[in-house]
Amino acid sequence: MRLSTKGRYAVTAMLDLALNGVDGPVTLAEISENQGISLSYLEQLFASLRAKELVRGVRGPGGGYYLGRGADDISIANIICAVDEWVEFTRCGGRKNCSGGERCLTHSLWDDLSSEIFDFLTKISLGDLIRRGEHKKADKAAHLSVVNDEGSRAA
Amino acid sequence: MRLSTKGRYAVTAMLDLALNGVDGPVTLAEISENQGISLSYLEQLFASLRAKELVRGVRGPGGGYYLGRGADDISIANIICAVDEWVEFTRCGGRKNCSGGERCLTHSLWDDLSSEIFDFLTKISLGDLIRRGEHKKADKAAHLSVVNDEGSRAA
DNA sequence: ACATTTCCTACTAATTTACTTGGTAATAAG
DNA sequence: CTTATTACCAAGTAAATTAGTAGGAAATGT
Repeated sequence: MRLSTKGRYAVTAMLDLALNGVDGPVTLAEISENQGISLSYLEQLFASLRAKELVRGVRGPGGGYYLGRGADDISIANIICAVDEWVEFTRCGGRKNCSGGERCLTHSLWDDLSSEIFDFLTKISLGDLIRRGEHKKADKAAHLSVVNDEGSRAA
Repeated sequence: MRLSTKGRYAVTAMLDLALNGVDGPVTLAEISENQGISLSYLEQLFASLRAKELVRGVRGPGGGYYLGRGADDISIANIICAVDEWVEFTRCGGRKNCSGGERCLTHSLWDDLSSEIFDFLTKISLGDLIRRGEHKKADKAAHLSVVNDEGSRAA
């Protein structure tokens, strides 16, 4: 299991793409600008995303990236897997010399937990996230019309 | 959000501690042996775990570590937070110049997702994991009484 | 032809991970 | 009281990963 800042960048970029790519492709330069991620790092991430067909690139002027498929068909797990390898839990390689011992038990417990986290992230799609964001935006607007306060302004 | 191999080591070690610490403390040397983690790295991890009072150390011969509280009162999130800092999502620092823009929207979406993953891991305790493992062990034993085969004996 | 953009490779600085080394402090047992 | 055992502590380090730079080549719309 792996869920690093790299995965966060990828998810963030994909969200940006889903939000801004409704009419025409989005350039990496725009995402770089929007999200504060270096262009070349985005290129690396998008190479991975493209390999898993989560995005589709269009070259030339007016080009950029589209989502590879509908936002509802792209899970967070898909995105994180694409850039973070993931796949290899502990599993003891399935054969190491921890047959039956405590080591194998704890490893399989971690393995189960990993699978569960994976399932959890598989069930959340880009589309889900965006819709929730829209709700929240609406809620926030409703709140703002009543309570005109930022709320969080800690040091 | 952060969920790296470091967190995995910590969870694995805590599982080992919970499983073997039923009658008397467990030494880091034992955990090191069981789980294949270097002693000093365990010391580092346990320094963090102890700071959050997730474990309690006893010095001297016959000493070792106890869980800081019951296995049911220690969540996976507790453990990962202790060793991985976590806490700082993107949040734009709450003030950066992305007020209202796409950047802040995507960041807050990621933020929400992080919180959700956190909640998820908060609801799973060490005790939960162990009980699941016991179920699995029982299942396995039942199987073994029928199928008398190790299964995995690859090179 | 030209500007734009993806696409590709190699390199690098910074950070994190995992480990090593070399201790000190507490404490149970002889 | 000495000794072995253990937690505890700090500094340093090799390896891996993260994030970014640099310098292109290959498409492609204008």
